[in-house]
Amino acid sequence: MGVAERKEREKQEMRETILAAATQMFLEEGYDKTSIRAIADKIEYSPGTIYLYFKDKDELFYAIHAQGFVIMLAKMEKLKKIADPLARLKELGRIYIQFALDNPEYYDLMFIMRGPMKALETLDGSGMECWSYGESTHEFLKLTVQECIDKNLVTITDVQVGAMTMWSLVHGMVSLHIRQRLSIMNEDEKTLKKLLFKGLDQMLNAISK
Amino acid sequence: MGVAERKEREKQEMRETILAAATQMFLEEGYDKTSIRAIADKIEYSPGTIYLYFKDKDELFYAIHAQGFVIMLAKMEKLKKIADPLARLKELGRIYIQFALDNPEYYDLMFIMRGPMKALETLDGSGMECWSYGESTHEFLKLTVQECIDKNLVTITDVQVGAMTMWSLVHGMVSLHIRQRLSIMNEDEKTLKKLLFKGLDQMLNAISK
DNA sequence: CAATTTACTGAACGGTGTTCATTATATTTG
DNA sequence: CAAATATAATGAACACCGTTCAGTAAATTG
Repeated sequence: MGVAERKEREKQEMRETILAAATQMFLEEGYDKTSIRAIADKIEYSPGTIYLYFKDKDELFYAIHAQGFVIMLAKMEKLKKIADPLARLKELGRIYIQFALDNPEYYDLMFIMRGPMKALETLDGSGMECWSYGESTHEFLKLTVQECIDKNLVTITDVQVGAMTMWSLVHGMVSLHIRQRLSIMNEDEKTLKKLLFKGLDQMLNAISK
Repeated sequence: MGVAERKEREKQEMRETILAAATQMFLEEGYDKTSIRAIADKIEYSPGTIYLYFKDKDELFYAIHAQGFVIMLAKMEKLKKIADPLARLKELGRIYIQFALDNPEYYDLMFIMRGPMKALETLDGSGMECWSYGESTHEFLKLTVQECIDKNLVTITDVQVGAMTMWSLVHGMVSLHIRQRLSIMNEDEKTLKKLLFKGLDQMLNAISK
């Protein structure tokens, strides 16, 4: 009786069809401007159908959120081959910045947007699940910073503060950039992007022994 | 003929009545959740009336945006009395972080929100005006960093990169905090706030000669 | 083939920002 | 002072939004 299996497969396919359409539209137009109705139109179904596969718009958000982390983590795979922790830390920062520049809409969803993050506050439900990826990235960062401390490569003494500082610097730079606040510096796009990497270099020079 | 003057005054008063109601509601409920209709209700006028005093919701946003900078700049007044540029830089960072923690909704409006920032992209209209305050703050930061360089107090050599790095660090920390992303560090609110200041201290220690 | 389960629809609900013809008020003019 | 004009405010209407749900059509089962 392969009917149940086929149904399950079809259900999964439909979910992915919706998710693919939603992803494309989110990345092109942004979260707010992408309506359920427009997604339904795109895949030629009625709006109500989407609610048979996703509880609400937030759940679509979470699904795309998770996709973003999968892409990001894939880019970070190569880091495991770098033995020197300081070089690894630097490359981690570079990859982070590059990911944000290459995928600004994903980055926005993952690290800037507020809207559907309620689940993060209540600390239950799918809100935390979609951050398990983020947690592993943060763990990796802390591990690398700890290794730099252990090998006496940096002036940093507190791993927690050190990791937060590194993350905050790169997040600060790319989010100010993505949300147009760096336009105050009166530099063109290309120069700004270079400046972000220079900022990372400066930071690493400052903390290196 | 004092009629014209009175009318002008009344118009200004009405604008401020609307702005006060809007500000209160924005700060309490956030930008998105505050509807024009609700503002109109609060001041006991019809929704259409608001459009006689503000072009659209974005203009209301800009007005509050500017108010935020006025508050922030007031807090920064005391900085002018600090002669040592490095101490001034540190205090600038402290005030910035404290402002964000005390006025998270203002901070959100000023540095994180995307929505009505179109005007920043097109570089004309009221979009730039509401940033003139921000520009002066950024100028002050650059000046202070330059002074630190001139007096040989820091390892930084490029004032543009140095200023951006400082701003990005504090913005990164407070925006990750405001948007709940620091929750993955598993620390309570009070500890997190302390960590933000520790991050600033660490940064300044790192760049000090 | 009939009964039942499943998938989907699309109208409807209560909301949003915004516009505009209409109305009420206040001022100016004859 | 009354009529004409200018100003201010209205609130219904428009085109959207996320979401729900009674109803329908198709597929599966017995």
